[in-house]
Amino acid sequence: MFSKACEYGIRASTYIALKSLEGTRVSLKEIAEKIDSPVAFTAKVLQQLSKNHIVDSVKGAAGGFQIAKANIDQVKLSQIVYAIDGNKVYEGCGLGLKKCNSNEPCPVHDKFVQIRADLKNMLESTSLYDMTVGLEEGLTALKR
Amino acid sequence: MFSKACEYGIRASTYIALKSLEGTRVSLKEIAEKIDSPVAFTAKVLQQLSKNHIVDSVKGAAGGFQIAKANIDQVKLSQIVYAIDGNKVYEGCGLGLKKCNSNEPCPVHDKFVQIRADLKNMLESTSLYDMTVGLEEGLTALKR
DNA sequence: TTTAAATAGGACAAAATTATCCTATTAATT
DNA sequence: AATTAATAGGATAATTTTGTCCTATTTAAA
Repeated sequence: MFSKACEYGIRASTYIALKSLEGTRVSLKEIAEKIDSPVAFTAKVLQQLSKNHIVDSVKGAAGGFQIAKANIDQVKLSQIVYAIDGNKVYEGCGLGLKKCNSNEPCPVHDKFVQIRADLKNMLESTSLYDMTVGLEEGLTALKR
Repeated sequence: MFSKACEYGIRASTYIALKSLEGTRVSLKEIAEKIDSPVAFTAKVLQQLSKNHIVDSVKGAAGGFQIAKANIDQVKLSQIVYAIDGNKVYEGCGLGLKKCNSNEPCPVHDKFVQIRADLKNMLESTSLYDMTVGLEEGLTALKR
């Protein structure tokens, strides 16, 4: 569904949100440990998210990543996915046709439109705050 | 959503079904032209589909690919996707966790389950025959 | 002011996916 | 029997994605 980069991005952002709610900034090292991802690759993903103002990064000792508390329920998964994978999740023909729309559809166009819409809707309606609910109680997890 | 191989596989199977309904066998060359796919790569995909008994292949002069008429409305997209991409479309955590299920879910497990179920349902309920309807009239297309 | 700990970013490497090429095999036709 | 047209399959190449490594920069703290 998503690229590895995007999966790491969502998990990393969620962990950062979780710790930011507690008021603490987290290092790349800690993030990678807690979400079980390759450190250097995760760094690239976080750079991308930082450039897109989805997470804040602070350089230097005691630096790390954080998200302003006020933004945690404003940032939606759709923004993370877009920042990393672009719009190919939303656009692009399910059968790979270069051009495919309601006027000139592939045989499954309408059916894919529906599923894509559901996915898009889910991503647009799920905030990082939503993602953190359940993590403290161990009901959900970011690694396993 | 799907791999390139899978996209070619669905388009190729659909074209073969279309021609098989007319009672004619089609060559790899013709298929690749009609679905706008790389010839040799499409050959690999068709080998895979042939091994999985989704299409019949006939070697030698006047050979080619076909699907028994009686099977055209029996073969579902889900079989093609499974033959090429395996079950990773259906299984596998949306966030890339190695283990993720209703007992030990990731934060979006339930939401993904729903979307995956819709996709799976669509693939399981769409036959190659369904795919061909609209192709003759030019309402839908396999290349563009 | 030096040191240490952190992110930024460029260069590179490994792995997976996509794509091509060549030879072998098969079968109809001449 | 030879030729021709087709798929099968192995080897290889190109591209993309994933992942690593090293140096530069920044900042807090000693």
